[in-house]
Amino acid sequence: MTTIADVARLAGVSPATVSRFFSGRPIRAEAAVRNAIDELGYSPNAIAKSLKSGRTGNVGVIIPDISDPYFASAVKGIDMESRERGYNLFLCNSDDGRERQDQALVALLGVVDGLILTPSIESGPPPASLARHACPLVLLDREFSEPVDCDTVTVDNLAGAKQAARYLVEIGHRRIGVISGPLTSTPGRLRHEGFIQGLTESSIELEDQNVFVGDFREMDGYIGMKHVLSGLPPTAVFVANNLMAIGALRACKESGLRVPSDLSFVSFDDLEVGTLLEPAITTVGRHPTQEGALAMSLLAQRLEGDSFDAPRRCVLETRLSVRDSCAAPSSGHRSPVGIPAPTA
Amino acid sequence: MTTIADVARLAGVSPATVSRFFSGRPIRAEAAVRNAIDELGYSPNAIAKSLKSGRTGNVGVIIPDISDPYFASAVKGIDMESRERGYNLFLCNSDDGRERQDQALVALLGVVDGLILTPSIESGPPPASLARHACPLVLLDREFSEPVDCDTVTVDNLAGAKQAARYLVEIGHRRIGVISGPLTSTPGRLRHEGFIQGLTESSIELEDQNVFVGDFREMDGYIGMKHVLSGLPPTAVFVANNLMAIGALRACKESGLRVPSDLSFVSFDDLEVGTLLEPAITTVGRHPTQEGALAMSLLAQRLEGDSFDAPRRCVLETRLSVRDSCAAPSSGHRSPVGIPAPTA
DNA sequence: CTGAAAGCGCTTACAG
DNA sequence: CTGAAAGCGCTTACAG
Repeated sequence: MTTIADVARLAGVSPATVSRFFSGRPIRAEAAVRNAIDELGYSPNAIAKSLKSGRTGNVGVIIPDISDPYFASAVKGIDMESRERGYNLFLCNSDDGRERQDQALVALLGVVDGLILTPSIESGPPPASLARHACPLVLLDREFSEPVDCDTVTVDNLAGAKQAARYLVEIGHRRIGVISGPLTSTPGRLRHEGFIQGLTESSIELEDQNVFVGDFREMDGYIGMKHVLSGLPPTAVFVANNLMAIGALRACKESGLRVPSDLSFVSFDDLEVGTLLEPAITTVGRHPTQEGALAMSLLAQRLEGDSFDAPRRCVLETRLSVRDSCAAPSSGHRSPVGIPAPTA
Repeated sequence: MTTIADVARLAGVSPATVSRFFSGRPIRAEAAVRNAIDELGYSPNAIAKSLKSGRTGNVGVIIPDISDPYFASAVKGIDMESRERGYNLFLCNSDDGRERQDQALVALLGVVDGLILTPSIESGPPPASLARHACPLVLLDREFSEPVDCDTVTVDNLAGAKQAARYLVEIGHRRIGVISGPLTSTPGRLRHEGFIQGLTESSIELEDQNVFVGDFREMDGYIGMKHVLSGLPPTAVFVANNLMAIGALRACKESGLRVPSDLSFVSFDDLEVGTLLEPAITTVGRHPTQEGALAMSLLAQRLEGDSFDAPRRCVLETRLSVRDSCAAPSSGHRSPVGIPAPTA
């Protein structure tokens, strides 16, 4: 590998001059240096550069699962925003595991200026490596079990789930099921609680049989739905995220259950390809791309010096998108799609 | 930030000894060093480490689009395999742009030991930065316009597309449409050619009106299908990848076209959530996870010393998965799903 | 097993 | 504008 010294020698200048050339400052021997660089095929060693400068120009992102459409979109938002601000993005997958998350953290902390992190489900307290490095951090979508002194971007999970519950009640449902995410994660717990609160307002209780707590992955959506359907099936089900919704829909299909005539269906998070499905699914929607972009801009502000501000906690609104997967409870015929039936 | 020197001082040993402790070698003052590390909350600086050792333990991946289900799955395969081999994965998005790809390349080349790359569509020749660094490289899914001396993992795009064409012909279609990917990319071109070859075998020609060349993204699938439908619509359409298939299906739905009774539909790449769709889509399928894992294991072999072998070009088989989106061409009634009709 | 020393490739005050 | 020199934090032969 050729170094800055090789270039300097060939160009007849000092290494310092070559370095200055790369940092854009004017130098006298520009032509010679440029020639030497071309001839040797030289490009600067990023590692050596950042060892000295203390800056990498990179931002790290750690998320549980890239194939989760929510995270895919959020990353898209982060990516756009980081590009615009001149940062490079390094993405790592934690597979929602504490150990893998911490490994990624260690690897990234070395080579980035800042970090956006969605803590893994069994997060517990923030990893020690975070405290050691003075690396600006933004939490996205989830928080640690103990409060951390950093910026956060989440949605109002409680309100969103509550709204879903109210909607189902409003169109006449009483025997309702819920497939929740892990109660150890902030979104899992808050959506669960929010949904229950929404039912409690109307004095509706969930039967144990109709509650399933999953892990936010497709398989648990499938298992959860099978579980809920194994007893006296509810007339409506709320599924706490997109991946589990896919699994749950698969279970419905397999069981020959028609949505919404046999079962009304609401999920949290929009479904990719969701509008292609028959019926289109009613969801508690949010804007993953905007969440990601916001997280990145908060981080960028930290990186550019606002390090004395207090932590900012951004809680974005959700919105219930009523589509075609809910109807008034009725066993006989399929009720008009998307039109709330009068309350029973 | 605390350094190895701080730890050494506190433990009463030399920096070299602390360094040896971290590399797992036995040292006498182990207890003292361990205490010092804990007390100071020290963790080694990855950058400094790799500057000296020339090794990072990281592998970089550059793909066009994380939200493309194919790449999401491929990355999953890479990720699993890299974990198993003790590498950390840094993922970058090129957004299928040459410039962004090259930026990511430069950023990654500094901090990884090896690279897996899907060249952007308008790839052209391999970027200079690649040649400069002696960084092992594996190409995934696509190749550069000029051959590069490195390992490759692709699928047999030509054969796969040809098989799709034969199938459509076999079940009776004659007026057929195709929505292809960019002909500047290897998969785009080979699928296009393969499909045409498959038709030519039966002396079927594509009408210009029924050919659309898109960019592999959802929007162009939509536009392409609208285009194809704007003339005398074909009885069957082949769409060259998953994202465009989603867009194309959206266009069908919007146009009130029923699949397969009004239009038979085959796509390349399995669709995420595909089996949930009505009808389930017949596809030229492959195994993205396996492709990713293979790419990573080829790379790992290079990293572990097999640098004198000739480049290995792995071309994996595709498989036609017949589902419910194709039927014999008929305008009156819906023919039995999935059962090939006798050739006209 | 251990320490002093050189060096990985680059940058940056410091003099000029 | 430029060069000599020190140093970023760590590792690794080299002697002991």
